[in-house]
Amino acid sequence: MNNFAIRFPLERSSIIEMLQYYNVSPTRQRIEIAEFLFKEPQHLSADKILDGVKAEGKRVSRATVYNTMGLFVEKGMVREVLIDRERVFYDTNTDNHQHVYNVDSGELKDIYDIDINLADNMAIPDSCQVLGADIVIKVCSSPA
Amino acid sequence: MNNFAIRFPLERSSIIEMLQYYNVSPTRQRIEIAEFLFKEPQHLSADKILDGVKAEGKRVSRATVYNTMGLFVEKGMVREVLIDRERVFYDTNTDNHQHVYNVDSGELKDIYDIDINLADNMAIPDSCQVLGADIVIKVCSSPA
DNA sequence: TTGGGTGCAAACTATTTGCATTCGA
DNA sequence: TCGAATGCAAATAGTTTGCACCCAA
Repeated sequence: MNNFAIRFPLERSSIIEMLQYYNVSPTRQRIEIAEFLFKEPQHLSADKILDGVKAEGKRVSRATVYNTMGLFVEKGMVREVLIDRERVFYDTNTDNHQHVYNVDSGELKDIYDIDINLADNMAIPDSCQVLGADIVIKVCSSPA
Repeated sequence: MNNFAIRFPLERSSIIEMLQYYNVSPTRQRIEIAEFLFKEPQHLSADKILDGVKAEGKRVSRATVYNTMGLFVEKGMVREVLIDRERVFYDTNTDNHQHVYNVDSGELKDIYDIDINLADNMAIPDSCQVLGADIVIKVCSSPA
C-alpha cells in the first residue's frame, strides 16, 4: 500500500522527498502543511490543519488547505477517516489499520491486527477489486 | 439489538405498532415517512426520502424529514451509514450487517456473516462498552 | 513568459434552528 | 385545550469554485 516509509517526526528534507515520491510538486504551502501533518501520527480535521499551520506563523489560505488535503488523499499520502457526519479526519498513518472511536470523549485510536472474515463472499464478485475496508468500532466510556 | 421484527413491506398498521414499540408518537408525517422507508430494505439519503414521500403526494417539509430521521436513528429504528462526506444513507435494515460500496456504480450492498477478530484487544479497555462496529468495504468495478 | 499554485470572496450543499402555526391526545 | 410536532425561511458549517494575482521553471 503505502511504500514510502515514514519515521515520525518527518523533517523538511524527508517531506520534500516524500512529496517527490508521490509526484506532488513541493510548493511552499504544501511543504508547510506536510511538515505540520507529519510531526506525528495524528487525526486532524481541515480546520485544525489550517489553525495549526497558521499557529506556526505560516501563511496559508483555507482553500489551499482543502486543495492540498484533497491532493494528498488522492496521492495516498494521507487517509480520510469518516466518523460521523461532522467529523472527517485526515490520518497521517496510511499503514493498514483501523479505528476505535470513543463517542463520549471524542477520542480516536488506531487499532492493528484486526482480521475480517467473510463467510458471505458472494457479496464481492470477481469482477470487483477490493480497494480497502474501513472499520470504525464505536465505544462509550461506561463499562459493559 | 433490533427486536421489532420487520417483514417488508410494512403496511400502515405495522408501522404504527413499530412507532409505538420505539416510543415514537405516530404523527401523520412520521407514519408517512416510515411507510415510505419500510416498503423494502433500502439505503436512502435525506433528500431521496423527502422526494420520495412528496412523490407519493404526501405533504412534508425538509425540516421534518431531518427531525424525523434524527429521531428514528436515536430510537434505533434505522441505522445511519456513512460512505463518504456527501454520501450519508439511512438504512432500514437494523440487523447486524455491514456494507460493500462500489465506488464506480455508487451501489451499496449489505453483507452478512462478517467476522471481526481483534488480536490487539488492548485497544478496547474494559472500562469501555462496544456500541457497534461499522465496516464499509470499498470495491471498484474493474477486476483485481 | 507561462502555466501551475495560491488567496480571497462568493457560491454551494447539507443540515440545523427560530419561531409562528397547526395538530392531535 | 395545550404541549408537541410541523413548516417555512433564515442561519450555519464545511467545502468548493471562479478568477485575478503571483511565482518558479
